[in-house]
Order: sequence, then structure tokens, then C-alpha cells
Amino acid sequence: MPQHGPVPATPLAGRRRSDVPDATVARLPVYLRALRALADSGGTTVSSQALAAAVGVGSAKLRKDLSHLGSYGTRGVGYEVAELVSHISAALGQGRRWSVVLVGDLGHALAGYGRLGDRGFIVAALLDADPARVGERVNGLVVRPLGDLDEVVRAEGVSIGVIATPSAAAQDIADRLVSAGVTSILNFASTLLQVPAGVDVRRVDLSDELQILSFHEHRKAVPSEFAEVSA
Amino acid sequence: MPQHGPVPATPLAGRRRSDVPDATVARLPVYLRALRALADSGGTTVSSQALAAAVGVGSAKLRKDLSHLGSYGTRGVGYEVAELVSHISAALGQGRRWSVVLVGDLGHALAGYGRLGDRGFIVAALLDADPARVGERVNGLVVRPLGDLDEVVRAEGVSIGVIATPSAAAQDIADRLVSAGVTSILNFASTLLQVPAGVDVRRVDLSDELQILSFHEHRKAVPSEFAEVSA
DNA sequence: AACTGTGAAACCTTTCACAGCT
DNA sequence: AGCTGTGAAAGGTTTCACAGTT
Repeated sequence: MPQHGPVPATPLAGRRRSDVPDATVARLPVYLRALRALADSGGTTVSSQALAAAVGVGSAKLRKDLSHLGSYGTRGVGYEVAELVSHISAALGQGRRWSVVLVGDLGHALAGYGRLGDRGFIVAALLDADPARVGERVNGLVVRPLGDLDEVVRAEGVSIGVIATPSAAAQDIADRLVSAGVTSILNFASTLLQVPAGVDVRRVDLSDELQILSFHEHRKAVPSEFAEVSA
Repeated sequence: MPQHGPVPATPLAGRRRSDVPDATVARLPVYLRALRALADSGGTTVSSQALAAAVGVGSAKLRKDLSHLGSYGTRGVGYEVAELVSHISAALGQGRRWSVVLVGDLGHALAGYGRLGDRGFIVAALLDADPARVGERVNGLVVRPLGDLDEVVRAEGVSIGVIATPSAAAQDIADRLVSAGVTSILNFASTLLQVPAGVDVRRVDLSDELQILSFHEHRKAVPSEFAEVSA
């Protein structure tokens, strides 16, 4: 797995993947959720102040974030909720519905948890390598055997796969997903996946998250030890 | 529409929480896992090159990260695996074992998934508001009623809670956790929690993650619309 | 008066490149 | 020769503060 481009001489050859900064992209789903809640409760316009307060960020950051999508506010007034919703949705690719496959037993639980349907995602299939789990009904879906992966991905045009298997199986599942045509993977296993260029992977790991919390917790408990250099 | 006058939310005022940068803290668990794998396969020393390659970061970044913990390498040689493991563990607070409570049905699945025991975490209890789930055995633990929360937190000295309930219940659970004495929360619900200062919250949301992936996926599909003019 | 959109400043993170040790 | 540790440079993100618009 090659890592670096060969020539570092090029001054501006980095892969600019999109015009929207990563940090902004990560916040768009949060804004979107807050805006939809606003719309549901009858709001028609919001100021950056009000929306920012609702999501717990500063208003300048929110405005800067939105400015990367375009100029959709009205000076002196604020943003039209419905309009913002549609622009953010469009940026996130929600203009179409994305089919996803969830693989592994944690996936069965996630399928019932996330309200994915409300967010423009269709669970094309739940897959499991364990024959004992196959056939189980989970949240209106029947668990299918791993062998169906290729067929499902091709038939349903799946481009996103969720790996929620034990770590040991994760790389194998990733390989299968990629060879079936999946180009984005959300990986709940602790394994660091090897994938070809062009495939995006995001990893979410329970124990990593807990360890980050315990790092800070540790500091809360013994602040004096870290405050200052002693003798 | 939003009339919340003063913002009670946590604006996260500029505060130096620890001497280790956040970005570094987030990577420590990854280094630690790689180092343990190395140790298990008999490695005794690593160079920053080798370790960095194993976790998919640049070697300079790895060295800079480690330098925030101290100076534990040997020039010309590399790092002693066992020594690094113990220093990173110590930084993450793994010197002691942390008790956690998992609340909600997704928590039941997570309890069986994460190998938390291997990482220094003890699941003090699985709690559920649904009486039908109470008494269920999951991974060697019996699901207990939500009413036990206070007792468990105090009896087991729990400082970390995981919220894996439906969104509608999340804020209530957070309030209960906080009033029982929990000071770090990992929130899998989409709700943005309001907590008092001093309580850390990390949120992990399945549909947010999928939306981040679909953002990029969207761009892959229609690159011409967003790409710059090529040479 | 209220609020957006945005340059510029401040801050944080990553990468470079090399001095210094083994 | 090989590798760490780290200042300095480069790049990215957040915050400030205000001109511009309604």
C-alpha cells in the first residue's frame, strides 16, 4: 500500500477533495438536525446566533461554515430554515437516497437504532457470517448470509458499507465490500483497514472513545500532578 | 423561535485542559493498540517509522505526539515497546480500572462488542428503562432497571456513562448520570446534551458518520461539478 | 437595529529538516 | 548509519471585528 506521492516538489499538488473544509463537513449533519427540529416546531427563519446556540458552537463559526456552501442568509434577518435545510441536504448528497449494507451482529443493533431512513439512508441488507443469525428478523429486515454481499451491493447500488463485525473479520469484510464496489466504509471494529485509494474509511471505536474520556477523567482526578513542573 | 435567552450551553471557553494536545490524545489509543499487537507478536523495539506505518500516520507526527508524553525513545535505536505501552497507558489513565455503565438497548450490544475488559474498563452495569429487557443476560451481565443507576454509580465508583438509548430519553439519562456523580459521558444518541461544566461529553452518531461519508461519496460521483480545471 | 459574510488575527495541527545522541 | 526530539515553516481551523445589507 503506497503512501506518498513521488515528487514533493509540486507546490500545490495536494488532493483538494472538496471546497468545503473537513471540520465544516463534520458539523453539517448537526446543523441539519437542529434545523429540521426547528422546522418541525414551526420556525421559519433563524439567526446564526440562535442556531449556533442550539448546536453549541459559536455564531461566527456557524456563519463561516455556511459560507462555504454559499450565501444563503439575508443580512439583517437571518436564514430561511427551509432553504438552509435544502442547501445543506444537497451538500451532503441527500438529494438521492444512499443504500448501505450493515455487516456483523452489532450492525443488527445499529439498524434498529439510528433512524437511518429519516436521514436518507436505506438499509439494503443486514449480513452476517454466522449461520445461526441468518434468517433472524431485525427491525423489519431479515439477516442474510455474507455470501449475498456481492449480489446485494450490485443489485441495490450500495456504495456505503458498515463493518460491525468482530475485529478479526473486519479486513476480510472490507476486502469483500471493496471488491463488490463499495467506496465508503464506516468501521466500528478496532482494526485499521487497508483499502485501495479512492475508498473512504471512517473508524469509530468504543474503547478509543472511552480511553479519550478516561484521559481527561484522569486529569480531573489528579490535577496537581500535571499542573506544574516540580523540583 | 428559539427564545432561550442566555445560553446555558457549554461554550467551552479557552481553557488549557492538559498539556497534551487534543489531536494527540485522540491518537494515543490507536498507538497503544498497535504497540500491544507488536508486543504480542514478540517485538521489543520499534522505530517511529515502523509504528507510524502500522497505524497509518507520518513518522514525524508520531514522534511529535509521543514527545508530549515525555522522551522515551533512544536515538539511533527507537522505542522500547513495553516501555511505550506503559507510558501511554499511564497517560490514558489505565493505571487504574474505570467502571462504566451502559444505558439502553444499543448498550447491550456494545457491551458484547468492544472487548472493554481488555482495555481497562469494567462494565459495572447494563441498565434499561424497558421492564421487558430487565433480567436479560447479555455477555455475562444481567440487565438491571434504570432505577438502579444511582446505586450502581455510587457503589462501583462509576465515572463514565454510555448513553445508548433512543434520542428522546438521552437528556433524562444524562441528567441522572450527572446527578449520580458521573463526570464523563459517551453519547450514541443524536441528542445534543446539556450538562454542567466539568462534565465531558463525546458524541458518536451513526447517521452523522454516514452523512459525512455521503458528502464525499457525492463528490466522487460528480467530480466535474466540483473539481478545478485540470491541466 | 439586526444580522450576514468575510478579511485578518489568533490559535492549533501537521510537516519539514536537522541537530544531537547511540 | 540510524533514529529521536524539536524548532521553524506550512497548513488548517476558529475567533474577531466590522463593512455591507435589509
